[in-house]
Amino acid sequence: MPTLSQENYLKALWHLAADGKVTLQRLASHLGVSPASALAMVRKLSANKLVTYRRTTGIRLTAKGRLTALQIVRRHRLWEVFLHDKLGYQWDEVHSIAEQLEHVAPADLTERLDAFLGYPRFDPHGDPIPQHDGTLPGRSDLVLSEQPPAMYRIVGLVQTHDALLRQLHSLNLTIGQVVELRHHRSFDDVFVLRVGQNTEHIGRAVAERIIVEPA
Amino acid sequence: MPTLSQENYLKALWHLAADGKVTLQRLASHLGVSPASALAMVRKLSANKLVTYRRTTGIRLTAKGRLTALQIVRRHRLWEVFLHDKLGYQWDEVHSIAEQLEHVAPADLTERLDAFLGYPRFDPHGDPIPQHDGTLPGRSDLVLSEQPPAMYRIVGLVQTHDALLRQLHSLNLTIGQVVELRHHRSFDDVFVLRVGQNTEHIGRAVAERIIVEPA
DNA sequence: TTCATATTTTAGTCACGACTAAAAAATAAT
DNA sequence: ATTATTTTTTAGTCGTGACTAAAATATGAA
Repeated sequence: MPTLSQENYLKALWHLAADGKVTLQRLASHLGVSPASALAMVRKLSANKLVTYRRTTGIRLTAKGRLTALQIVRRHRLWEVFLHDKLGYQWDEVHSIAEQLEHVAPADLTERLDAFLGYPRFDPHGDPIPQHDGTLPGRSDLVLSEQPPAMYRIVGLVQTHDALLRQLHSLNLTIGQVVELRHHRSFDDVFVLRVGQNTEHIGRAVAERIIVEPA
Repeated sequence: MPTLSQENYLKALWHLAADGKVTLQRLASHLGVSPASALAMVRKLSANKLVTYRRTTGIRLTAKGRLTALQIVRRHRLWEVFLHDKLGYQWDEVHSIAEQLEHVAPADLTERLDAFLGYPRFDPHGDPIPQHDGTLPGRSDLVLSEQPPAMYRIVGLVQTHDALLRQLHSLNLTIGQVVELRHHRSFDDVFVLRVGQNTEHIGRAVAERIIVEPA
């Protein structure tokens, strides 16, 4: 388990890796820290197999390091959603508070929070929330209500509130579930789903909140 | 602003003060720390005017220290309510997680959380949640549904969920509001309230969640 | 009171994560 | 190619909050 400081470094490294080689300088100035301090920490992270560092390649996250970083970003963005959606903060106020909360990480807290928030896929800034498995939702993901009849896997539930979430749960419409989509013969805002043995009918408002990929 | 460690000491001191003189030994063993470490920290707290320490009296919180400690306990217990009521943790699981969250304290986060949770007065263990002004709710507080007709001030809303909270808010039934209670002439689980110019009717289930004091 | 025990206090260390200043190495410019 | 500049690295410090071991002070029992 990385320390609090190590987590901040990993998160910074993940962000910086998006545009190019990560030098000590970049890392240090991003964190407002001296290059000497950055080097010391990079060595610790390296000893923990979270990063590799060679002068030529710069600092690179290992698979393990990237996974860890993604979980921190995930927690950060989920807390941002909480602060915005539940506590009514403005989108520009949530970042600094989430920065504190993101380091709280007992066992299943993140997953419970995710469920409580209705499996949001984007934070209040519109940035994608890394999923449990380390994948990032793309803006190109498919909304169930817009798909032709076929087999789909549910990969996300958007802006779901408690009541709807319970409803979906009772219909077995949960993340990971594979469903067969058909359209209703008469009503174009009723969607017919085969879920395992059962056939369920849901409305457009609900179908718009279910994100799928072809299965 | 006390450091994270200082906050833990203050909280421990507040808890320990409940039963008698607080010696270095008690403090140290409560925190799992050596007496020498405890002394060092007590000196820092003393320099910050948060505690006084004389061999004879033991360690005592100053008014400032007590206020600070109460705010930490407040945050702790509010987070416990969140974890229990919103994330579905069992009452015995919340303590250790809240221990992490209690140190996150930007400006109005605590107050927003309090409002979001419906101004709970007791945590999942049944312990009172210190109020913003540092007072502790007593178990002797009055439940509106059990009171005779008279004027009352609303001092708490118990175990309120979102929907109910919105309802109460729309009726102006918020903390601090003064209302005149009357009983319905025919139905004994309907309560009639004069709130300012308006007369409102609420059911027993709602009235049971409104805590009052005579006004 | 005097000795034994418990508590408090000092003194010196350690790990962590930061710092500065200067040395070493790599890169760029003339 | 040699110099100048930037980047990396070393070396030594500092503050925080912990530690141990031993000294000083209280407290309790005979």
